[in-house]
Amino acid sequence: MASEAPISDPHPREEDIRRFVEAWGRMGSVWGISRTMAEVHALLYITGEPLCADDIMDRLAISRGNASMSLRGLLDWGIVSRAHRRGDRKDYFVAEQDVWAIFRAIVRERKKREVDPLLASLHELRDHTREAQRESGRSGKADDIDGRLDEMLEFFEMASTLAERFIGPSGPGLRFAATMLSKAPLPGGPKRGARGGARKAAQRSGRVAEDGA
Amino acid sequence: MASEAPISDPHPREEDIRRFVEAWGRMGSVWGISRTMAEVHALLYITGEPLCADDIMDRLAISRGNASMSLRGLLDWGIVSRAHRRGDRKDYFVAEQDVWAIFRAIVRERKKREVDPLLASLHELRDHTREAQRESGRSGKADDIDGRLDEMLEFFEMASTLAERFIGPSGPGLRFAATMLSKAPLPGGPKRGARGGARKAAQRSGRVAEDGA
DNA sequence: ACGTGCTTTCAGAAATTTCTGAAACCACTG
DNA sequence: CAGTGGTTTCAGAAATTTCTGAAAGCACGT
Repeated sequence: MASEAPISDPHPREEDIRRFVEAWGRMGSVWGISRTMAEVHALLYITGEPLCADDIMDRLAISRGNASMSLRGLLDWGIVSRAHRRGDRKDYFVAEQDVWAIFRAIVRERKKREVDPLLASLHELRDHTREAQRESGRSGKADDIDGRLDEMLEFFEMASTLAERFIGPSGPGLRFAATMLSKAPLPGGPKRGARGGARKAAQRSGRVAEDGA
Repeated sequence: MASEAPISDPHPREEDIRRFVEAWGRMGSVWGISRTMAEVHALLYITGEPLCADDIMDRLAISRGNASMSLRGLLDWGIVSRAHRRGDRKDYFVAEQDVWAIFRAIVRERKKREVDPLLASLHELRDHTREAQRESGRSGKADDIDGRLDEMLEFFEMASTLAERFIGPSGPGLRFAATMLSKAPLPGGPKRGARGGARKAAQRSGRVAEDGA
């Protein structure tokens, strides 16, 4: 109400927010959503406050339609939710604040739309192959193909199960496991300097010109 | 070879291969490559034999340029390599056959081009924020933003380290860990069978195909 | 050196994805 | 029940990505 826009303090943070939004937006492709959708999420996340469609349109300079669709998408993914203010008919939106919850949602969605269908095809295909092979005696080649199919299937089944656990009720358990695994106790000793470097290693964004094998 | 008419379906496998290629192609987006590139890889993988550019062009019905670029991409990713036949000047291509090696390569590449840059931005941003905050005393809001930035950073650092391990020399260790984690010892009970076929296939992968890392 | 067989490059064409703006909609309120 | 404030939808526009085909480039054998 009263304090709504501290114009005198033109948000020194505003610049930081902009930058975060931009960085996060570029990641959009990684989790399979559009840049704008990612930016909307970034804005809501970093801001931490409920924002309405107009706030978002303004700050991101996007159209109403785009804002609406992005928000809808985010809502579907379950990483943003609606909120209301009394005496205000606008819809406000807030982003899930728990990073792990965010990533669980991402994994859940991607698995659903990309891994599951693939797994289905692979199974179907494998069955078909098996059958065909049986009824025609076996020709040498088929065995190899079958084997490769199996290996692939096995891998994806493992990945799928792992993902299920991550997103499932025991998610927190996995969280623990992941944290542990990343923390360096593996047997075999610290042979490489890799890990300490994690911190700074990030810089080399440039393409590695290791052409021509 | 003179005949190439698949109309009479000379190879009963041909149809299976086509289906695998198609399914795999759709996954392309998941690992951030184009559909065609994924299909080329699928063909080489499932086929298991060295194929030359023309084989690929024909079977996938794509242009020479496209084939060449896709192959190059695959080569860069390190999941396909060149091979030659004596007395034949053509380049032939073979796909890495170890599924785990394939996925290590994928993780390596994606991390390099998507996570690392993000991590770099995030670090830079955090530093900037920190500094700005200090020199202006602290305004309540900034703390929150900083906190969220930190959480995000922490998460990505964990993920990054985990990825490094997966692709690094101790990759096999992680393979073990992942397999274990997916296999059902967690409290909560085994709800679904991801079962049996897996076992058999496991044997094939016994020989560890060390890829260059 | 030259021809040959094959590979790579690249500018523009085609396909696909994302964004806009305006109209249709909905749910309250007066 | 008309008005108001807000949200959603959607057809076409714009941007981006992917594909093609032809020309340029390479390396080898003769």
